[in-house]
Amino acid sequence: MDQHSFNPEESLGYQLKRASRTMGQRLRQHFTAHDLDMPIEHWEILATLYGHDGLYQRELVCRIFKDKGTITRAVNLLERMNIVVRIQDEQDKRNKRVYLTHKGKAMRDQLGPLARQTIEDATAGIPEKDIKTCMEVLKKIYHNFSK
Amino acid sequence: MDQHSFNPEESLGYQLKRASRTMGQRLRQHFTAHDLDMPIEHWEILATLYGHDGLYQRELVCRIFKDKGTITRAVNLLERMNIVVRIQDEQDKRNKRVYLTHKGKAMRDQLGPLARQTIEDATAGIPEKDIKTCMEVLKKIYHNFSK
DNA sequence: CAGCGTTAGTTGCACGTACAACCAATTGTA
DNA sequence: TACAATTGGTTGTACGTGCAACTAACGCTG
Repeated sequence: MDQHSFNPEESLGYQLKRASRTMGQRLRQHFTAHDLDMPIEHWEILATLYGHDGLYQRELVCRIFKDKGTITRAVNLLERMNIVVRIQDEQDKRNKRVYLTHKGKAMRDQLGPLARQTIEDATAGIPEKDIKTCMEVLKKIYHNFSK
Repeated sequence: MDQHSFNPEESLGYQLKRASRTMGQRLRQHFTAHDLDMPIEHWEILATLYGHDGLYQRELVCRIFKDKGTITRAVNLLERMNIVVRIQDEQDKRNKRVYLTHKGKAMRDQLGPLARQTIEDATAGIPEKDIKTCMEVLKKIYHNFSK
């Protein structure tokens, strides 16, 4: 690709961002359509905790790839809504674990299916094999950058 | 995938967002490493204009998939920095075209190679064929949602 | 133990973001 | 022509975001 034929809309970066953004928008729509006040930013944290409840806050930071200040504030909000609780570690008082409350766990039955539905909508009509390849490439891209 | 085996970090949405985010972060690093004060948000607009100079502002909105208010503010900043100019349409005074200035065009020689380099870094060691498949899937995902 | 560096988390700040309300110009329709 | 509906763009607001400065707790080394 030379200097002059550069077409940003055919670039990997553009495609990536576009797909990611529209998928997030659609998930948000699904939530609000079901009267769930659940911004994507909160969902990212909840989904991570559904996989591993009781993570240290710093682990949330590396899994979600946002600034630690951003995570602090998001957890503040979720805590205020009684969806998660922070528990300070006894051995090392710098650490704080984040746990789902009963309410937080219960929300999984509502949120999970909508998330799965969104992924199904996204991948409709795309061969399973291609999805797999795509996911592998996405992982590889991430790993290429994290070294 | 049933309710209990749900692993968010293996989900398409997670992979997408992670790859997109880390790629943006790396591009930003490349810019700052070359003493370029160019946030990704501005680069998105510039890159779009490098493909099609003189787009209507509303066309920038649909190509970049952000809110029109967000685009208004971003173009304000670029205009203040003498990188683009807004020109009102004579026939239909609601429309405004956005043009690159001489300075804006000149920046392409610096920014373009860094963007290409970032994509090369991202795709290092990945077979060309798989990249192609991935791009096709990303496009399809977008189109699945835009209907 | 004292002091230095490191780490987890919080906070201040500037700016990006979506959403909604708004304004001005245009179009459609009676 | 008059008036409603639509469209492109701007602005207000609330909140997300990265960065940097900060605090508290821990570990290391003298």
